[in-house]
Amino acid sequence: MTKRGDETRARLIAATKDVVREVGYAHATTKAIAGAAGVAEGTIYRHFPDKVALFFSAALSGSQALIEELATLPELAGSATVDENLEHALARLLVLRQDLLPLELALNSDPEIARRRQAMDAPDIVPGLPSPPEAISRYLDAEASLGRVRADVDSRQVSLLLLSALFGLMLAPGTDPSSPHPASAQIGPLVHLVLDGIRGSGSSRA
Amino acid sequence: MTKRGDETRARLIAATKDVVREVGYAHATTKAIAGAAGVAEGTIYRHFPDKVALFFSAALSGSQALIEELATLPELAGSATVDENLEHALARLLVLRQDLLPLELALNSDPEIARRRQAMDAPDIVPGLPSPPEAISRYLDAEASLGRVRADVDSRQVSLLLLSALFGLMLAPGTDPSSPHPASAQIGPLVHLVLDGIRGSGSSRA
Amino acid sequence: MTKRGDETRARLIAATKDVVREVGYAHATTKAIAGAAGVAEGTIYRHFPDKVALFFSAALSGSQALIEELATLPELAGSATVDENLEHALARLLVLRQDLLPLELALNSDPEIARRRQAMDAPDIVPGLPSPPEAISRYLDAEASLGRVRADVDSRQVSLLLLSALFGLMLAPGTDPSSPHPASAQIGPLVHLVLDGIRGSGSSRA
Amino acid sequence: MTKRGDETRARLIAATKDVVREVGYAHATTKAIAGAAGVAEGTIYRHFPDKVALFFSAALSGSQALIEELATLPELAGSATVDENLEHALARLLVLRQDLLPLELALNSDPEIARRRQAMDAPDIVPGLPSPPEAISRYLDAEASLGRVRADVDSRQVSLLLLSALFGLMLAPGTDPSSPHPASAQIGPLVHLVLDGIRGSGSSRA
DNA sequence: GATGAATGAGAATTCATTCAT
DNA sequence: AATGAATGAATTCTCATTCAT
Repeated sequence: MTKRGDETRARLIAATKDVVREVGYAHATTKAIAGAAGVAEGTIYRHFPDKVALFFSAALSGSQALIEELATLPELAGSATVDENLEHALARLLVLRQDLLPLELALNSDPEIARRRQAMDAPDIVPGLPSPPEAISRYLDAEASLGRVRADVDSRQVSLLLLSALFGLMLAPGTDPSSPHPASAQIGPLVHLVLDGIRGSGSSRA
Repeated sequence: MTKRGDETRARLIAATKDVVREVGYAHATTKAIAGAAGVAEGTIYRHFPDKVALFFSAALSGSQALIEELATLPELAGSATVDENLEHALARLLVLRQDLLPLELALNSDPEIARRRQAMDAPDIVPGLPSPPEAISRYLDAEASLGRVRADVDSRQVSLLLLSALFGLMLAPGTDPSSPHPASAQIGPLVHLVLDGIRGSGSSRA
Repeated sequence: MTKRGDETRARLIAATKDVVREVGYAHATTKAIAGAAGVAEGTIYRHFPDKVALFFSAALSGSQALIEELATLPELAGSATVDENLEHALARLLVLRQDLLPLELALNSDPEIARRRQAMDAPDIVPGLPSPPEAISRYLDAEASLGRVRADVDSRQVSLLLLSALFGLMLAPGTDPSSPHPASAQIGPLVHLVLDGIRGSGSSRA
Repeated sequence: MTKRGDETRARLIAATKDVVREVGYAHATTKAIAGAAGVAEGTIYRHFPDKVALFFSAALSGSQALIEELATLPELAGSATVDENLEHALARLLVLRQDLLPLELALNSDPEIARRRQAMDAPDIVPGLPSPPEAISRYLDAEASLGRVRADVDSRQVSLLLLSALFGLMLAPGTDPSSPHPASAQIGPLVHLVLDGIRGSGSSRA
């Protein structure tokens, strides 16, 4: 409510992301988070009902930045090249998602937490803005109407493919989640592949 | 060493995968695992130096099945269609990876554990057999020499794209890790997309 | 001192009794009490040095009402019947004591608090008025001089018996402290018993 | 199960009664109890699901001794005098109940715990033995048939009166629950009063 | 080999109290 | 006077690990 309170809350959310990134979800204790935020442990509970709620808030705040970033993508249709636009969007996504990855992972892989997340309304949607898959899908539709992308492909499928691959790349074995640019070098080839396909002349779909 | 000992060890590994799948990594306690295996808690420490070693063993045993399964893929080059072969291989991969997903996730997202994994030699390689990316890459090379796949694409890149996308799909938000077939329906479209590409006539690479 | 301050103080005392009755002493936190009183938590400490002092004040305020109520009992000697007078007095006592029972219990059963209570001067005495045991004792003496009660019994003992039994009844297992009239039905028989005794013809005191 | 385990469990129950008596329910922490029992804090949770269950067990074990003690009372009908028999029984009750009083109080005055107690089946009944009120009631009936007690009084009412008064006496303000014999001196007069009554010649029931 | 009781170092959470506004 | 954010010590409970049997 007060200015000081809001500041503390923001510091706690930032500290949560930092600590989870540095030591992993399992070792992101309330003590460590409070320490990183420069407040007492008990202060956490003035701002969040419990630890999981703090993690949800942290994940949500990360998602929002990400969603806002992607919302402008459809407007780029027709400018530069399709490759460049997608590459750039995915690269931004990679950076933004980087520091909330462990959080998303934990939030999705712990059944108890997943259950609770569903109990909350609309987990990570910013009102009025399209979700990441939706934003990319709209961009592709716009390019399709310009003829820069084939009109007979399902833009939702492509969007899902790109995002899944990006997500998968971030988790590739050997990747250190705390290093600055883990698999960003893979984004270019990935985009080109999806644009051009690999089918040879001797092959045809069943 | 003895028959009884080996049986116990196997039961512990199976129990580990079961428990992690059911309650998530965070709640997969030694007590729960021992209970699921039908042994006393202390027995775990007769077979594994500590809990993390048990988890490594469980992950490794899952990977082995997976690697053995994929090893035969290159031999299928030329038979059926490329789409069918890849679809089938990815579908098998999906099933096999399903139940060790939370384990891999935890093992990759906990910095302390990741460090320790690197300290071990060759984490998940079966001697003599290619790793999954390598197996798919070899299959694609074989198909390229038959003309069923373009020869000018980097087969390693394609392999990485397919596996990353598959991995990403398994984690798509809303996916329940314990349900039988989460996103297997996405595999077909994914393969077709990668084979055909999406580039329209009005676009060309920069 | 000011009107507003006195009001707040009174509301805090009332809220304390309410909260203790509803959730029990152990869960009567300063937060809950402040909330029930409609003030901020910190306000408590403007009116009371600490939580225990607030509880003492609440208990004392309850005792005062009780003592004032009983003070008129001796004047009833000779009117109505002894049974009726005692029954009525005990019934009133039951009602008044009902909502400060948990408080008294906690205040008496916690050694640390009991010690502190003794350190305070004259815990629950209203200047000029007799304590409850004293009031009943005086009433009985008055009735004895009228011949309605035997003159050879120690009125203090009888008073103690009646009050102890009443207190004990209020705590009988299965009694829900928040229900309106727990064991008020037992008061009549109790009084008659004490008046008439139970000794048969074949028995005599040693 | 094992001998050592049973011993530990018994020590924990004894320690619980000791600690509660010494420092009061509110300060009977798991740490203090474990310390008094000479075990680690975690050991408590091998024997009891939680702290409340430990308290229930402690209260129950006390009740059992008490119930067994009183079960033989009816057999004393006709021997000695009624005064002596009742006095002695109440004195024993006083001693036995002394050390589980704070426990019973807390267990009865905390709504949350009371609720949970009802969820358990038959809180403090020893199979085959009469409850304390029942035992006294039976004794009185036996004396009534011998003519040593009036046959027209409700023995259950008398039993309730005696026990309530005893319970009330134990809690009399100023009584220190840790001192050896708090109000045992009151038992004799109490019994005589109940036997003889106080009604004078000039009074009669309405 | 197997058992399971015991350990003890934390973990999350609560709560009376303080203090800047 | 009142507020309510912040504190931090204390509390209950968990859990990987050890060890006597």
